[in-house]
Amino acid sequence: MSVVASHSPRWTRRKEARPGELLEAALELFVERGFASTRLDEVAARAGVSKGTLYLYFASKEDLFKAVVRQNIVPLIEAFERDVAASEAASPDLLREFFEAWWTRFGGTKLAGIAKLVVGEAGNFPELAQFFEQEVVSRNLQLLRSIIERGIAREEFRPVDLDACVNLWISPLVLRAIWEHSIGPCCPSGAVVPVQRFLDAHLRSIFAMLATPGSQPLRADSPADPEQPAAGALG
Amino acid sequence: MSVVASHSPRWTRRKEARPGELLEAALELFVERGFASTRLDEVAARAGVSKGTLYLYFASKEDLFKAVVRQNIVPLIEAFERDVAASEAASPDLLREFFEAWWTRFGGTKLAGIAKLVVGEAGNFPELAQFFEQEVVSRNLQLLRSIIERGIAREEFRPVDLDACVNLWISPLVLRAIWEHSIGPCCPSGAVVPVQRFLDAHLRSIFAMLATPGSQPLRADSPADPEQPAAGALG
Amino acid sequence: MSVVASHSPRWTRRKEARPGELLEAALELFVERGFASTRLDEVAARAGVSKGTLYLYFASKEDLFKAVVRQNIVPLIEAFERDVAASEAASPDLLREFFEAWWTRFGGTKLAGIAKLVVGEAGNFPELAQFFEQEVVSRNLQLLRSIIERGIAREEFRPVDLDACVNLWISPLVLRAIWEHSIGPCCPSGAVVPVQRFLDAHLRSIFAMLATPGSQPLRADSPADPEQPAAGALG
Amino acid sequence: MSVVASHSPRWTRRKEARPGELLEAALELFVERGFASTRLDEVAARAGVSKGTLYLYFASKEDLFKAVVRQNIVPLIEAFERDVAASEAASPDLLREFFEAWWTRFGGTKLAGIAKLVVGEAGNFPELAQFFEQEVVSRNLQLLRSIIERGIAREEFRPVDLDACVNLWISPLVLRAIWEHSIGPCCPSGAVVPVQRFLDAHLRSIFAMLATPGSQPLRADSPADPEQPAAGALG
DNA sequence: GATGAATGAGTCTTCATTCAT
DNA sequence: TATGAATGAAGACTCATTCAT
Repeated sequence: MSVVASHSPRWTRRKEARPGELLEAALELFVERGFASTRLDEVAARAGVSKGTLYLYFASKEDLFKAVVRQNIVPLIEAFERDVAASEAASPDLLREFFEAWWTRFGGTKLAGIAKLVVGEAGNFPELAQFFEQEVVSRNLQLLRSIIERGIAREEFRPVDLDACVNLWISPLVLRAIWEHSIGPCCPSGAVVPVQRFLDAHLRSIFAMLATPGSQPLRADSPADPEQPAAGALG
Repeated sequence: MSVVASHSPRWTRRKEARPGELLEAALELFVERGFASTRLDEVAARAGVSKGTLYLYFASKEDLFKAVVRQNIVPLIEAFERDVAASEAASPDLLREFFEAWWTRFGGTKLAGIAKLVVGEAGNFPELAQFFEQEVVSRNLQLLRSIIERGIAREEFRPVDLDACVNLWISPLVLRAIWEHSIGPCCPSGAVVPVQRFLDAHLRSIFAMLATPGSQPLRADSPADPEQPAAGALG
Repeated sequence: MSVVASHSPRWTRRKEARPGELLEAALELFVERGFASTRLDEVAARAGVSKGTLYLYFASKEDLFKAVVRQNIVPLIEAFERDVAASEAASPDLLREFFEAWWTRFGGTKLAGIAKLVVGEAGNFPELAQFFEQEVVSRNLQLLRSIIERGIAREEFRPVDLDACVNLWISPLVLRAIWEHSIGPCCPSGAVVPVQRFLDAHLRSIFAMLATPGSQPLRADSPADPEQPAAGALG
Repeated sequence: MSVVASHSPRWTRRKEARPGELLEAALELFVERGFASTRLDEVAARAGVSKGTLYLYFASKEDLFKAVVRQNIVPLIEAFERDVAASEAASPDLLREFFEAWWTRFGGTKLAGIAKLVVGEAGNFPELAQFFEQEVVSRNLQLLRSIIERGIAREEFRPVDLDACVNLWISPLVLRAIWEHSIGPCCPSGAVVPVQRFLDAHLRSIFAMLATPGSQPLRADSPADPEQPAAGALG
């Protein structure tokens, strides 16, 4: 049973009152400072409430922390899964869309900070890390794997070592997402490769591996306006 | 001096050994817990000294933290740079050796925890993150880049987008290294792909991109005993 | 609200009263022990609050220390200045009243401990000593000087070396005030001259110097009940 | 029995080895910072020895502190007593010499810092304050009193309230001496009256009180070179 | 519900003192 | 005797949590 499914009353929010602002504020501060260095004073202040109010919605700092991780990210991945399942695009298109959407919906947003956060605090919150692994990492990998499997089944891709490739191919995006919320902001020089070029090269490499022997090379084109990609295979 | 000491002294004077022992203990704890959650009492205890002794060698917790990052990792990368520069192997072999050695010397060791640590604490120690970027990340990327450039110059590789590829190709190893010190240990199931298979697939993918048009496919073979690879291009 | 409270609350909210109580407790302890030897635990305990509460009102021990010196003594000297300026008494009477009041309002009270405190801690808090010199010592000397100048201008006193006399004449009172908060309490024997006799002799000496050549001797009489002098020139 | 006479082994120095430098260094630092804020590290460093060595000569910080006070000042007052007893000068001259010498030998030297020190630490070291009162303050007052008594007996002075006058007349010098080691150094402006002018005015005032009715006014002249007074009645 | 004053356990840091060398 | 590395008790300060208002 997944951790999120078990109803732990400790982090259940009071009905009606919905301090999304608290979660929002906490997300930013936890990502920026980590768990221990974030002061609840500041979270409350940023959310525009008093410190005491925080305790009306979360039983403890730890509860707040877990809620930040759990509540922000699961809905996202569920939507992602739905969209992929519903897609009728050709597998190469779907694959490209997956990476683009991954960045647009997650990697390039403040939610990516959660990944960094969980990584940084895994030692202190192992069960949270486990939750994250099961509900986010695994499902994310599975999503990518399902696309490739589909392509192979339809003979749009040639067979590959799925376990390894899925890991390899998601890594650059994940690491980049973490980077943007950790070391990146500390280094003024924008020496990093722009995301779009990064993605293009990545896709080209992937398609080089997946190209079926007799086919014309799989295109790794990206949309004309990469910053605001037109609605594609993933809606 | 008599070996049959009648009494064991309360402490002995070991000025030279202390800093290293403290650094070692601190590395483990900082990696495991992060900066704020690590107690100096515990660092001292693990190093077998009293709390006060710690302050004979490091001016503050922060100072200790920085020393942990700085002193462990720079020597490593310098040795790495020397070895690559001295190599006379064919570029494909050198490239493969680079990845293997990267894992053997860094990614698979406890030093990899430092990467995770810096990522997790970047928000609280920006100048340390900057230091890490300059002295470790940049130099590491440059190392990989130099190998590929060498291969292209010698026409062993075909030209590629260097900036992007260097980033893409190091990412899986880095993320894996971080994983092993964060989420990995929290998830009992060894569901992750073994490193060697992971590396093999990675190299295959890379060589697919770098293969010169007319050449026979670049081999991505790995040594017979992957855990203890025979001394190769990097000594 | 019912007076017959069933339970005594662990604490009550008394935001307005706290700083004064803390200042009071701190004054006593700082005077008694000096800055470094005073423990904040004890200050808090004496004020009837917990250690943490202290930090709600003062940012640090040093801050508390400075507040003790500044907040207690400046109002006093301001009142003193006003009273002298408003007096219409004959200058000899005013002068006598000044010394009496100086002792009644300051030298004989616990505020005198502040002088001792500043003297003792000047080396560690030079800027505080400077503040004290400017806001207390200088203004106090100037007050005395203004009285003498007035007397000379009105030909009630003969001219004297103002700078020197002002210093000389305030010294016995200041030193006595310091004594009462330092060495005095350590010496059981009440061997010291009673303050009133001390003041009488002092005034006699001063009036001997200030007597105008042809005048009848200036009286240095003191009130009948020296401990509780009748309201005089200074109200 | 005086405290200094009782042989307390706790602060007895080891024979032969005579770290006058330690006492010297400690004096300066204790005067500057007070007891609690003075670090033994620093005392040792200033004396040019290691911290451990300090414990070969003094059993504890407190012992060192007491030794500083006791050993520096008693010899001084004994010499003073001898000189006064031996003087054959006229009482007015002797009185003037007393004040001059008091400043030259004590008030204007670093030993005056001890007075400030004892005042500042009396609360923490009551028995030291008591010792100081008995061995220094009392004897000092008695010395002055003996001079005046002598003058009265010889009809060189008119009778006065001895207890009060002795106190009053020594106060300005004592307070000035303390000032020079506390608030004075913190106030850059040399706004204070020069010592010599201060002394002159003081003596004039005193002689005004002591003048016998029919006598010609007692001179309060000071030596030609006040900074380095010629050897006078006190040698 | 909301507030923020009050609490007190927890940690870093200092430094007098000890003791192996 | 002299040294200075090592100790550990003590104290300033923080901050999650509680609770009177």
